[in-house]
Amino acid sequence: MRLSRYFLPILRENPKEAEIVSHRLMLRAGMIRQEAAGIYSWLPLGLKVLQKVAEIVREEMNRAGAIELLMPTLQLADLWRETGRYEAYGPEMLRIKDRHEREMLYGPTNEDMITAIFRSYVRSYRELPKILYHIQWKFRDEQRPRFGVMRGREFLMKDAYSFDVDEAAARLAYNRMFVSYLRIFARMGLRVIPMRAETGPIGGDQSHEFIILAETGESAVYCDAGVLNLPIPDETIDYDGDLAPIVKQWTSLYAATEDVHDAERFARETTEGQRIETRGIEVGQVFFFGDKYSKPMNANITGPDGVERPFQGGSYGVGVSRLVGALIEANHDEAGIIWPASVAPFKVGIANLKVGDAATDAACEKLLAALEAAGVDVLYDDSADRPGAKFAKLDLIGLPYQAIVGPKGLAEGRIEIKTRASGERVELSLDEAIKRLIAS
RNA sequence: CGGGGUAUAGCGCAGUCUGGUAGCGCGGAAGUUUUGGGAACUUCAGGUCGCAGGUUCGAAUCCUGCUGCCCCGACCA
Repeated sequence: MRLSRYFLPILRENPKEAEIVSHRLMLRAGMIRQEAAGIYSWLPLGLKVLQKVAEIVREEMNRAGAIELLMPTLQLADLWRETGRYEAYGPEMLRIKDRHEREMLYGPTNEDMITAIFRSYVRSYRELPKILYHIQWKFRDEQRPRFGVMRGREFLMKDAYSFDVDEAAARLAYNRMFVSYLRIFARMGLRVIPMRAETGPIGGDQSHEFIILAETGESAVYCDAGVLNLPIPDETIDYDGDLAPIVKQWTSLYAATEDVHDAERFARETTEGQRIETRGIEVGQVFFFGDKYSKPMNANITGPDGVERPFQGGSYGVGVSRLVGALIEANHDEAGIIWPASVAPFKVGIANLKVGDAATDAACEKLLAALEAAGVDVLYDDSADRPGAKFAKLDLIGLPYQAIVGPKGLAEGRIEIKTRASGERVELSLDEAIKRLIAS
């Protein structure tokens, strides 16, 4: 992609409304634009990252055996009255009426709807287990949105729902999602810790929050340093196998958010020097909630014993849009963003230091064509900006590799490859550089 | 939802106290010279001063009401 044809509105100065670093960098890098408090347009660069994050979530959900569908953003109030949640949810729920004065709402979550879908088709335990999920925009009318996309009112979320005949089977679904979450965040280069958590207004009796440790996090968290070094299951993990040992390994060390933190237990179960007290950003949550929705909504299935009973359910969320902000909180420096390769909007940025110089232009064109032909996502800065401005721009948007092409280097037959994360620079011939950028 | 701010050009701000032709920096356009870490000079364009009332010969400025946005707290994926 040529920058001259792209849409990348970079801001040189810090917008005053942005307090935390991810919000500031997303605005400056032209990723998002605020339309109202907690509501954003996703500009091309931001959208690419959002889609990459969503795709990783989707791949890992599918790998774990979950099935994707798509439910609407708008829901009928009557559906929520069946579970009593229309009244219970409070002003966080955005309520609207259609032209027929029917009461509707912009969904803050989808337990009620998925339960309605499930009960209208599934009658027998033979069709279980099932895990259904979708990736859809939600709306919660937060009293005070802040931190950019980390706590917006409109947000993109992956929510999965499990359906099982009994509690033992439901625990298996819980474990599947738990393990798949370990992989999702690891693939984004994030060290995420599952912590015991409160269940909140969605309810339930078992829950873990998946937390990124960050000084700028929203809540205080406490954990044993040992959880930082636990192994992540690789892609050969068998989701039909016994996952309980993995879950047990990850949940036996102390890790809790402030809501459920117990200072005495923390002191007792951890040793001096192994205690971490910091702040965290929640990026995912898993719940087991049993028949909380199936019972009031009469979502019954017939078991092997011929007896009808409500299914046992769980729900499993990942804050997809929030993750984009969280990724920046975890990966940046003074100059800007440092994208992990798996979610970077482009893998390579080419800086043409002297647009109009025949040799420099030709080298850049060759590099661009070779990389694009190899399927490498590449952004070519062909603007007339001065070199310093191009360097600053590339550092800001944080692409993993920068290919710096100027007349001085080309005179010696070399271009420079800079690795954004380490700052390391190597000088290579054009052909070597092409090979290196494709291979890395 | 309590407390505190703020609203003037695309962005960041001054001007408001003490009413009298709307300013600065960055950014944008044109040109010249530049060209390896956010260039210099010249010229130009760009604003119903958040909205609605009021006071006044005259309001960005004073008064009243409303709204948006931000920060702290409570709340929350």
